[in-house]
Amino acid sequence: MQNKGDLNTKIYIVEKGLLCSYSIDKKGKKHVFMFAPEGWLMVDACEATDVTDLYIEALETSLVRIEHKNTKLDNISPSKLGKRIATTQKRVIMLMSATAMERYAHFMETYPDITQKVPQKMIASYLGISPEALSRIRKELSTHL
Amino acid sequence: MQNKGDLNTKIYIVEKGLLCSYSIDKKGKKHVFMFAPEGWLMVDACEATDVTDLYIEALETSLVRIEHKNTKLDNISPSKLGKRIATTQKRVIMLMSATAMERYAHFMETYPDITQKVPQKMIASYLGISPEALSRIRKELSTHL
DNA sequence: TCCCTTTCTTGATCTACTTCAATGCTTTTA
DNA sequence: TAAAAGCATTGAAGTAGATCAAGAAAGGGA
Repeated sequence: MQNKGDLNTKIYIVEKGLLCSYSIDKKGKKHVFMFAPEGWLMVDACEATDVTDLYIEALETSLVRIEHKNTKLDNISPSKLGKRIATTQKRVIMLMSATAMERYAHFMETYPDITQKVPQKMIASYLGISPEALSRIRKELSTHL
Repeated sequence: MQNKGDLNTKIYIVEKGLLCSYSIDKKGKKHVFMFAPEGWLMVDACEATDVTDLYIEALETSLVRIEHKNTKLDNISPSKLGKRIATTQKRVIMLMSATAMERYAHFMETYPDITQKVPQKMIASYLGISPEALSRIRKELSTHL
């Protein structure tokens, strides 16, 4: 839908389905930045003239309202924007201060529905760990240790 | 200025000086979330009724305009909000995909002025590493290896 | 000036996570 | 239904960075 280098002039509002945004580092590795279920907002960087760092893709058949962003964010509801800022802020703090297992536990609580729909490797990517590490964390949790 | 548990009803606009926001994890460890130099915006989580996760403090004598937030973010300029979203997004991606040294290099490029004013341990905290690790990174960079 | 406190550095050890490699498990395609 | 392709699991070994401890600098305040 959106590729790195595109002029960033779009905002996606997810009416139905599930979107995902990710970046790709210099080694070609994908890093999931966020999932956007129904009702969520997907924007890239925020000056309309910016070049985007993110790719966006649909993880299931989705219905998305696309708003053309006329240089400003005026037409987006402040509460949606606020929610997004809060979520991202929480994410930074989690990445800095919580172990992989704590992050996974938090993710499970916060997005139990997403956990069902998405391959584990994408969740691992979102958590900032390798698929192997997530597999081991899940094993450990299942043996309730 | 602002403490965890406060109702989150304030927005700080830095007219002069340097602010810093941080969270404290369960082990009592501080984690710098962001620095806000002149012209920047400091808000906590974004529903006016939310309880904040962040503490805010001045790192030098600062002049700050405080706006009372009446449930919405309407009175904040969209471009400031946008800038903030973009910065935080970049931060997440850096934390997930870059090594400590890359993050430090990026920080130095982006905020050369802050590097002067702030103790190294706070920069380490911002980067998500220990002060010892930052010290070693700086040493390695200075021997231009 | 000397003391006291904080910050920075350096070394040694430890650990959470990565990477690599092999195997089994699903899901898809033909 | 078999073959192919992607995903998950498990083991073994490597590594970035944490933690602990102790000394060296570098402020402040009296």
